Amino acid sequence: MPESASAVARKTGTEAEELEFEGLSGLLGYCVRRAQGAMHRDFVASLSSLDLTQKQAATLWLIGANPGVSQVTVAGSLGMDRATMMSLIDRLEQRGFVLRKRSTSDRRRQELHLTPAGQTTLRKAKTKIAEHERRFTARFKQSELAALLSALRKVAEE
Amino acid sequence: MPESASAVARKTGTEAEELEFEGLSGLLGYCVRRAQGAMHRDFVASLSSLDLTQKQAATLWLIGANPGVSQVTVAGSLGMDRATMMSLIDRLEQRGFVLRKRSTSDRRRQELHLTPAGQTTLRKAKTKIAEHERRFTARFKQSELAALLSALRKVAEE
DNA sequence: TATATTCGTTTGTGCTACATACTATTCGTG
DNA sequence: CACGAATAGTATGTAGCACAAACGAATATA
Repeated sequence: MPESASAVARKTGTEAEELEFEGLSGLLGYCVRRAQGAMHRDFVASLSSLDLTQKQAATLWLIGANPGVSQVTVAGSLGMDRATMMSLIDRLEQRGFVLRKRSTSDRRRQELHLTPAGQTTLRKAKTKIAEHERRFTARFKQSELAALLSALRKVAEE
Repeated sequence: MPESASAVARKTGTEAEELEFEGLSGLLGYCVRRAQGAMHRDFVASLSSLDLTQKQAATLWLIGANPGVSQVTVAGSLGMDRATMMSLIDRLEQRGFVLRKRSTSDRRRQELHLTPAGQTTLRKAKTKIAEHERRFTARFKQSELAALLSALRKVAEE
């Protein structure tokens, strides 16, 4: 239970309680979840001034790169379901970052576009995200990082 | 008909939309989040018969391996805060899996123990988790997996 | 044309995170 | 020893996210 257990124990003031993990810390799922938690916390802290979550930022990113994209396409590309994407877009629209425009060629669709405010926010976010990324990727050599990304993509295959 | 868990997966498969990612998919944080999402969905599906989340299972696991452990210690070891751990323990206690016992040596503490029902559930969960793990770890050679786990622990360092 | 599917939407439930504040208890230091 | 600081648990409130189920409108397909 070396790794993060001691770090957290230090954070709570109590020194390592010598917990028995019985293999839990050797599970891939456990390690992925811990890594995601660590990056998520740093992400939220990094973008606190912009008040964006990971998914909100990723959504702005994709809309910015694909103006007119539909909600389901963004949802599918990010591994989310459309109901969740709905409320996410609702919030981004409410904050004036995104516009919904009914498609003329397929009137079921909502075409998504960034407002100027959304573009500005996305640009600022990209800067913050780059710094956030650097804090973690700096821990690896380039070849290690490439292997890590490749492995994570293999895990994410569904 | 709306099939159970594969709704998201099918949507991803349906996507011949060729989205422009503009570097998003090259970000470590994005890959970690996607990997976590994929494993989380499979975990929930795998343990649907037991109705346990990742954190609930991990909590049962740690209590089972460390009878009498305190709430903050479990929370710290799993990277959660104590308020969240409270409601998590509340639920496990309500379902008859966990017992709180005031410590005699430090009366601030609640010592956590598994009930027989909790032990049974944990045993079943470990079997399901092993199968779930195998579905993902089977994608890697042993050396690749070791490198992946090592890298993820490095990411999780805080 | 009849049927199935897709997209957006709404509603509801549940888990998680985090902040804040409060009590009871224990610890550390003067 | 006393007192303030720290700790453990608790309660409350806000928020984001996941997922299920259902619906109407539009479109695709047989």
